Amino acid sequence: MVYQPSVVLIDDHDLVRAGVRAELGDHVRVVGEAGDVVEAVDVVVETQPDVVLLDVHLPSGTGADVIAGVVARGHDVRFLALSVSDAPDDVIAVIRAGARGYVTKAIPGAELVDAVRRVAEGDAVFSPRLAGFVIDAFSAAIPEPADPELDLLSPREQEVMRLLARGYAYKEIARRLTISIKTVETHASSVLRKLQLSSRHELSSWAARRRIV
Amino acid sequence: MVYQPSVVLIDDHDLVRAGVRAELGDHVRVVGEAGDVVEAVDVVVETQPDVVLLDVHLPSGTGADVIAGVVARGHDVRFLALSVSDAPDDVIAVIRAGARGYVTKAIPGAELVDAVRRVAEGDAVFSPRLAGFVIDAFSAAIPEPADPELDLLSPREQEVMRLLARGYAYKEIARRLTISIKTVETHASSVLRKLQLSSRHELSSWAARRRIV
DNA sequence: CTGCACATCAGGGGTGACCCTGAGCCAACC
DNA sequence: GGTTGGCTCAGGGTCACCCCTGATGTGCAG
Repeated sequence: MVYQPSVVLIDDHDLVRAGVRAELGDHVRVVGEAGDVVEAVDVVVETQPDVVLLDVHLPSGTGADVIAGVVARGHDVRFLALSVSDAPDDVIAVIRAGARGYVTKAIPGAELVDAVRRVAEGDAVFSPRLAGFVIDAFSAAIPEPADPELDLLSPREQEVMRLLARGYAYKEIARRLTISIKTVETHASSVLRKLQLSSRHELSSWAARRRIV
Repeated sequence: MVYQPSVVLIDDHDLVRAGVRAELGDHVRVVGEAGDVVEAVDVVVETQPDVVLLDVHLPSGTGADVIAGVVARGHDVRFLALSVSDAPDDVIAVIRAGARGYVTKAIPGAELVDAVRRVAEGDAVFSPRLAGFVIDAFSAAIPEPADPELDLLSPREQEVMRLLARGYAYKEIARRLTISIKTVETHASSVLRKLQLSSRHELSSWAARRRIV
């Protein structure tokens, strides 16, 4: 208990805030509270806490709105979402907005203290029921560097390549670029030859891996 | 200290294992140790610990190999990667393999205990330097619900559908399933009709959006 | 027993994808 | 002025894709 992170509580129910205060005990310093979006942004900006414990659903908006408001005021604060909901949509919204973690209100008091301290230190914390979800999403995201092979293609070939990768038929590509089908075929052949691919299907996955489409 | 999770340590350096043991103190029960991949898989399978503290780089392979080995033996154990590296590639590989968290060896002892306990409870835990990275990847990932339309397809049709979505030619699908091309055509037609799609390209993007491939 | 769904295969036909050769036009460069 | 490279188009060919009809055998539920 040498270190007490400062915390602001955002929740529209006084009883919930009181409960959280009680659970947190003297392990953290509660330096502010708020019950709606506008009030919350003000309190957070004024007090600059180490962590904001943030309810996802507020009467005047969402937790994501609060984060957006604080960011818009030019401040960088760590948010830990605290909600009864474990719906993916809620999680996504508030994490996208910038929250560093998400725990449900079913969390035991001691773990909530841990979670707050970890977020204060920069960790990402997720409730067990969400951990698998987060990991799945993480696994699905793929990092990909630059693409020097794209320079092999002439500008027109790159246009055709993008449309090919999206699955457009030659006829449709010809219509969009107002050229003849035969010209599209020529470009398509060049693209496949230069990229050393053998079909538009390979091109599709090639482009998908490179996030070109 | 009422609850002591059982832990197996995997690291090729005896000194590191000794250091981790000392840091963990009596907060956990260390029920096994290993220094290479084969040994590690055996120890984990035998001892069935709550958490495996897993070095990412081993002389005979990687941490991901250990996880793959344990999974291949039909066991489900929670892994927490513990490494000097914070390189994205290392993180991705071991998380993809199934680790529930990743912390660097710079972590203080008390936090390592916390991390182990959280992972034992099902949480996902990440070091501060990786938290931002994880959240970025999470934000980039797209949420997608269930797929009731898949029940429209018979088992065989679903097999064909998956191969079609990956871009395999009819001939290749026939070879893999050891059936005739004509049968593949029949299934493919049924799939497209039932899913109300008109080409394998639409099927590809349909399947990609649903994370089926 | 009788449908019914499923899986398997065949023939035939229309369209798309891909390749090759060949060709004209234009701008840039040596 | 000749050469080079990009963009445009054409003819002709092979193979893949997709649809239709029709057929056989199996297993399962009414």
